[in-house]
Amino acid sequence: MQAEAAVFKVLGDPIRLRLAVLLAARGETCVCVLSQALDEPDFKISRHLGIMRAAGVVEARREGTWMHYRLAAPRLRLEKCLQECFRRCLAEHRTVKADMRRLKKATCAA
Amino acid sequence: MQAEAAVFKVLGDPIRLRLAVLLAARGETCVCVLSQALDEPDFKISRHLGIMRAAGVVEARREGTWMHYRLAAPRLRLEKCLQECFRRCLAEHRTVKADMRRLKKATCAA
DNA sequence: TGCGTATATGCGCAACTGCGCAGATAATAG
DNA sequence: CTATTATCTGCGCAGTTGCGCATATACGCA
Repeated sequence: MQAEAAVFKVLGDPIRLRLAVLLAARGETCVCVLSQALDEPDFKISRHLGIMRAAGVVEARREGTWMHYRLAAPRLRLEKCLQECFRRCLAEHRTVKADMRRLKKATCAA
Repeated sequence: MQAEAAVFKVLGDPIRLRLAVLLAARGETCVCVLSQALDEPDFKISRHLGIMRAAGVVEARREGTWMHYRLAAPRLRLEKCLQECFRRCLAEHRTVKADMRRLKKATCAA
């Protein structure tokens, strides 16, 4: 149960929850775009992504200078369930929609 | 999004997650039974239930000396989704099954 | 009233969390 | 090599968390 609670704990922060929902909706995205989408400094986003990565919630892929993050494939049944929650219940959230709007305008030097 | 993250946060503790799953499976249950089910001291269970109640995740009903807790009716779409997760993904968990076994043997002075 | 049982809470402590800043690292281009 | 851009991380700080213990409250009963 530790493992399951740990997943909830990671998502129990607004920044990380927003990141998870964005990644669920959009798939792989780089830090600078996420940073613009959430309108938060990049080091803050990076640190939260690091926490999510250490918990196995997201995975990363390097492409040159850029790091692309995506939701990790579900390990627990719970995780599969939660990813559906993101898409079904949270994708329409006011905050997420605003994040999405900013994300679409985001300019990534790539 | 604060509200949604707060729900995850409350469930991000193994004791509270176990309580939530038990309440989802069993419905209304009193503190002393939950305390025996989780094999944890009653003051600890009581405190965690207090936290869950303050967050609106559970509701309580007094009946004489006993307090009966139950999951609150979902306020957010997310909460409905999560309650399904409890029943679908977590009810079969090893730890929860052990909790259930102890719960069945629990003797409540009531 | 006073006793007993069930539940809740104040306290102090150690551990953890999230933050911003500054600086480190990684990869690419020149 | 140096410079630039993107990302990560060490540090100190303030605020929060979960714990056990002891005590307080709430209720029922005599």
